[in-house]
Amino acid sequence: MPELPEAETIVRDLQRRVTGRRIESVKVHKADVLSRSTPEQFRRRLKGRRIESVGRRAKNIIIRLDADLVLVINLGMTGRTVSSDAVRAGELKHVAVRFLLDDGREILYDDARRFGRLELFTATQWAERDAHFGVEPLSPEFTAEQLFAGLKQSRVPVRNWLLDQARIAGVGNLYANEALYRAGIRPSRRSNLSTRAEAARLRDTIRDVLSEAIAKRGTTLSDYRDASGEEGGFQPLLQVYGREGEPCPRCGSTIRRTVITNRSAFYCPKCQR
DNA sequence: AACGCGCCCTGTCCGC
DNA sequence: TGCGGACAGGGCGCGT
Repeated sequence: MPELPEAETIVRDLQRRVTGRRIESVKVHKADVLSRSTPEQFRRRLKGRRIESVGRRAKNIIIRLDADLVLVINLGMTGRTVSSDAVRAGELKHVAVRFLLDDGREILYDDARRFGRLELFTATQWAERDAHFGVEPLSPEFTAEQLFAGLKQSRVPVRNWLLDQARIAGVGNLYANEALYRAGIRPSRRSNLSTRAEAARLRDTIRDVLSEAIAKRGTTLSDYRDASGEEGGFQPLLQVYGREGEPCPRCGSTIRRTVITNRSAFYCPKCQR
């Protein structure tokens, strides 16, 4: 995405901007972003609902409504969820869904590639789905020992392991690469070959890089915007992602790019073994 | 049953 | 200037 820090930034904006508002009506312009629902069903179930809270699970934005409804937004690669009062007219070129609020503003869902999905659940249905996601990396439940135990059980490249949302919720390719760089672990390394000390370092670097990215309001490579339409500020702090051919900040070696199961991985050949 | 792969779709950039 | 190919932060369904 939009990975965990970007979703979290949007959630914090939305909490402030739309909690307590009522959805007066919904317009669906691109039906293929709706998951398991026709535009008619989607509109009907949301009309008149009050926004009780906004939260995050993995890379998903969780909007809890009255009448036992939960609206879940996954931004895919290019999804944006913004408040209409924060964007200039014409700035959004691919608006897929608009939610008109009772104060006259709109929540706009815009998505150039339409990989994102909006899905409505009952609270019970969402609880079931929620249980399929792995541990939240910023929660106290995410421990070095648990990470080590998980890594031991798999032979996939550790970069791939980190991308599995059922193992760790919210880490995507960008932050996986950054965390592995900081931990000194090569992305291609088989997960089960990590030592206990490496797992402990990786646990810390995952938390550090996600926390720092949240503090900077996310990373904008091209499409990402927060709910106010602003770009993130973490991109100058990326140490390897997108920096093929540049010197390693630590040792000066040339950063390499390689492809692991159809996705780029960036690493320093000297600092990461 | 864990894992890799292809695919969904559009925009942008780069080399020729 | 145009064109083809590679590439992009994600996730699902399928086959092995």
